[in-house]
Amino acid sequence: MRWGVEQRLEFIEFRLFWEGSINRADIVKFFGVSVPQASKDLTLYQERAPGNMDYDTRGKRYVAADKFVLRFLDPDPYVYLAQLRSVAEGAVPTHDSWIATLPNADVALTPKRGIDIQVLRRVLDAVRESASVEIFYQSMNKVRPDPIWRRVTPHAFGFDGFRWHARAYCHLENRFKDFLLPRILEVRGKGKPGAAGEQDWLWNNFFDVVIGPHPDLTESQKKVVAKDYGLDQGNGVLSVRYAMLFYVLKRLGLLGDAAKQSARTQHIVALNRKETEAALNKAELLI
Amino acid sequence: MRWGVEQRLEFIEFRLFWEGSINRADIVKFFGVSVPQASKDLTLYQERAPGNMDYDTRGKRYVAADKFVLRFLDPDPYVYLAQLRSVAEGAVPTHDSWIATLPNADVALTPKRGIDIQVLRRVLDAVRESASVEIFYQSMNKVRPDPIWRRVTPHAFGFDGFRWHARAYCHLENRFKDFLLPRILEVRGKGKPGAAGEQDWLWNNFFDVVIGPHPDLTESQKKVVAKDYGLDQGNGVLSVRYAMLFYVLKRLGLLGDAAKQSARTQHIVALNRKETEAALNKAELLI
DNA sequence: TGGGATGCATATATGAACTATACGCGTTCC
DNA sequence: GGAACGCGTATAGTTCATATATGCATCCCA
Repeated sequence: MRWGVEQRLEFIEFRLFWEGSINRADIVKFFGVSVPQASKDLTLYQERAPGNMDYDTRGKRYVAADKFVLRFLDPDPYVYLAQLRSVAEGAVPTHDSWIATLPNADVALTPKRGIDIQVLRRVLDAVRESASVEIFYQSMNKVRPDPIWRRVTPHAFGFDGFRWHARAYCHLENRFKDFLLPRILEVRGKGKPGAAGEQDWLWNNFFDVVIGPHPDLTESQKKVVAKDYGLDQGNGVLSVRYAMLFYVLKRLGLLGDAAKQSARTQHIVALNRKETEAALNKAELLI
Repeated sequence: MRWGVEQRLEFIEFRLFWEGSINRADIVKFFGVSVPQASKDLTLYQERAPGNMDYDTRGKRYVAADKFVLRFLDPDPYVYLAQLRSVAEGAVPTHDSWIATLPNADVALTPKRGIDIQVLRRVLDAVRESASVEIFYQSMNKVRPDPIWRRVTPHAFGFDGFRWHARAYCHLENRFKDFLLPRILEVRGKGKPGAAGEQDWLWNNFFDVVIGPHPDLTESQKKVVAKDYGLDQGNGVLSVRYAMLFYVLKRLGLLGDAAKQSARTQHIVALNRKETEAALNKAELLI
């Protein structure tokens, strides 16, 4: 079956399953095909996925049957939720999304804009070619208040839930560091690489954060939290790159002593807190 | 131009622009078209976007020209980064993504799994139809350690960066609340709605959090932070739904007194802290 | 230095997919 | 009861895509 047809069948299934109904007009509008072709697609879908839809003469739409078997899509709620988030964040324009009736949705923090498109291209290119580049970087360093040109060899990207950074070897300081993409103002001068990504110990090695429910919670609350975080036996292990440890701990509220926080807002604590702090220090030192 | 052709041209442009090169084989693999058809597509792309690519006989690939003008894609770095994140989070399988050579990438915290697909469908259905449903919900309430059936009228969805919840009117407590989707174990009994979404004051009204750089930063550091957060004149306003205020403050590290935190890890503070706390109390009370 | 391999472009004939147009049917709604 | 709407389908014609084959250029390697 051709790719275009397959896409339309997936679309039909998506609309039926997640939005409850579909129309010829929906297909015509989204794919720009003719009305008869949309009819054929619906007929074809019925052949391939019998029993999934019934025609509702009242609403003049096909509606999803009670017993619905997915034939073209993954049975995964995140197929839908990932799209919803992308649209809510403004990363995908509404008309590109398969969701027709967008439910009211809000995202706590949308990723920060402000990355220069040419900067990203050049950094990607350097990563791909294992080359170094000069970047005009604005750091938070007290000694260097103004942006300076520095040569780096980037090898990976990190996202802390809010901002993107490039993981790179810094030729100036002779070590691997994170460089926030929005703070790279310009890129020039592709050249020979410094250290390769395999040398980046903090990136390639993982530390296990052992987490468990906050001690002030009741037994039943602890059980709920355990389920929330996918812990069994009351605690669980989060395997995190040293290079990402700071961001993960910050987002989980585990940077300080979580047990001192109110259990009402902070549901989990690090059970290996001492080791975690040591690991964090290690990461910060090497950064 | 037909939808399928348009998609392939977009694909060609995406690969050229973000990955530097493209092949006939790439098109054949992704879309399942024949080799001559892929040739035609490449020729067509050259007609529509002249000067964007050159053939590299060495690599046997078309490579992006130095002067590249986007004709089919938005000139937005998030076109690429949103895909990278989705793949890194596991929300999109690698072969569905347009990115061929996936750079090393890591995301600090991937959204928690554990939502039941039927639960999500039924809740979506209730939102769409403005109906109420009974949910078998596991709350953190000390009085109710076990999940109970309760009738709610959901009207919106919220994402705190880690978990999804439904915003709904609770018929049991006669007020609007958040219900974490993974804690809804079952859904049944669609029925008449309670209060509608328009009545949800906390959802429909916004509070302005005024943020500024941490006072302990140097002047030059403050400038950098200001740029990071898109503040001008040193401070900025974040308009947040009362219903989402808690999650936003938590993610920004503004739940307590941010000024007491180290400026090294906490870059911003709330300038209207008193009002923010009052707003938070208001939200919590009404929740 | 000359095959062999590879990837590109193109030609032709065939077939599949899609369009435009038209018509008839059933249901709903006024 | 008739207009309006959305559905399905039929026909003819067009566009798009395939299969197959050929030729060309470059690179690689013996």
